[in-house]
Amino acid sequence: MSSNPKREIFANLARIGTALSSPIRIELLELLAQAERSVEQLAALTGTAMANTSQHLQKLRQAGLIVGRKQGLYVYYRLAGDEVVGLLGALGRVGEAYLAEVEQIVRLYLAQKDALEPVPAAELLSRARKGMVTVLDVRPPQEFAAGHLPGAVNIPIHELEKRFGELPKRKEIVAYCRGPYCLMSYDAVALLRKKGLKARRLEAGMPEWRQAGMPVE
Amino acid sequence: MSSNPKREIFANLARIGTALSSPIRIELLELLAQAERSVEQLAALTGTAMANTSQHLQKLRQAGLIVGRKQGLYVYYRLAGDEVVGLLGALGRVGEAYLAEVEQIVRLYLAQKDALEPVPAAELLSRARKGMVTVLDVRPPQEFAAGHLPGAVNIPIHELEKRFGELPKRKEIVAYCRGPYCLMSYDAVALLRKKGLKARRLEAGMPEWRQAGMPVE
DNA sequence: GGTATAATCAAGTAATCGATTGAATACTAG
DNA sequence: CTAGTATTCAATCGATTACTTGATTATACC
Repeated sequence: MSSNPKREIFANLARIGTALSSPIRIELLELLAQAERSVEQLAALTGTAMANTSQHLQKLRQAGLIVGRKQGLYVYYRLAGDEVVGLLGALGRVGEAYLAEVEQIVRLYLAQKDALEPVPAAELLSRARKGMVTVLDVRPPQEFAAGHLPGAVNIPIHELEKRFGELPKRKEIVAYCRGPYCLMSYDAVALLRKKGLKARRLEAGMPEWRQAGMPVE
Repeated sequence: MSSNPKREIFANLARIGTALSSPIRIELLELLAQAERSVEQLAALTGTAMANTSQHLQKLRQAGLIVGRKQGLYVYYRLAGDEVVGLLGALGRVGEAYLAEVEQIVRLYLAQKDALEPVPAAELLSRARKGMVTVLDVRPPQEFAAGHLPGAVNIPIHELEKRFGELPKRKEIVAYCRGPYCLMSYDAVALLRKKGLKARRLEAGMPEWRQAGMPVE
């Protein structure tokens, strides 16, 4: 039964890990970190079916991460305590630190690898000045307004599918966004390639460009 | 593909959660939190097969929690960074806070429920003074030395199987340890009952006893 | 080169998990 | 009591995961 107490502890911690192993459950936790909510509200906010949401909530409850109270017709769930907030924070920090690079590689690999090959910053500037390439900024307008590459065109990633006609059909396009771990430019290049345009990706993002002492408009 | 950026983040965090969803992987992380180790060492320490250990390590690596370096014939793994230590700590705190109670219930249920019924603190003191019961402290000697119940006998839980002969055969024994969520006294009572002794469990542990203003030796 | 060892890969099976569906439960309002 | 709503339960199916086994790769030593 209790052959190895250490094993039991690990098994318990693994139960918590299992509770954190589903995107929906993490989203539920993030929502509950903000406020107590009913099952119905959570189902609507996450866009999952009621029964499904209920089952996920019960897994979280069994892991001791949330508690529920029934009031009238509704069951209101909330985080079990501040330690859970700390756990979510620690999870986010690890994710931020270590998954970005991995994801970038995965995405590179999944997409047409040759098509997404990045172009060095120094080379880009001289070719852009000569009008040989079009520089595309796929970040939101606010960020674009705060500073962008010289002569860059701003088409946010979500509008690119509708507005790609504004871009030259033959000339090479170099897309960039926030940085090496920002995925928007990957999506942009993949989309443009699909539409038959000639697109590449800038290796750096806006922060790196600025930091390297390159000109900003 | 990247329809919802938030969903992607949650999916990434869930990948970390999945890495934490196995007792073996958590044990591996705890071991790696202490020192860099080879696959062979880890396999021996956890008692799992080589290939199995290797696979678990690779899941941890894919989640960005550990990194490996090959030196000669061996591959040495270590934690990817301090954030992982923080994550393990947060996980442990949540487990300590919320799973203890659940586990206690489970253990109570699994064991002979009637046998583990606790005895109230006030009742114990008067009966112990009259010599009607033997009070057993199953904590490690250091903790016992730092303070224990009046007249208590100290037999650490791990020595109980060898030393239970020191306890009276007929008189009632009341075991206690660190607190209501400490499992050592459960094991002690279960073991003593199995050996034919008359054992019960003290509801409170040492901290609660002290806090209630009861005498301490 | 040939051998031994650490580690990984590959394939197969049993177990577990996740989403869906329809029914059951618990409560409110009339 | 009846109707209606929020939630949970139960059962199913497809997908994923864990462990085992045997083969393969990479490196060190003779």
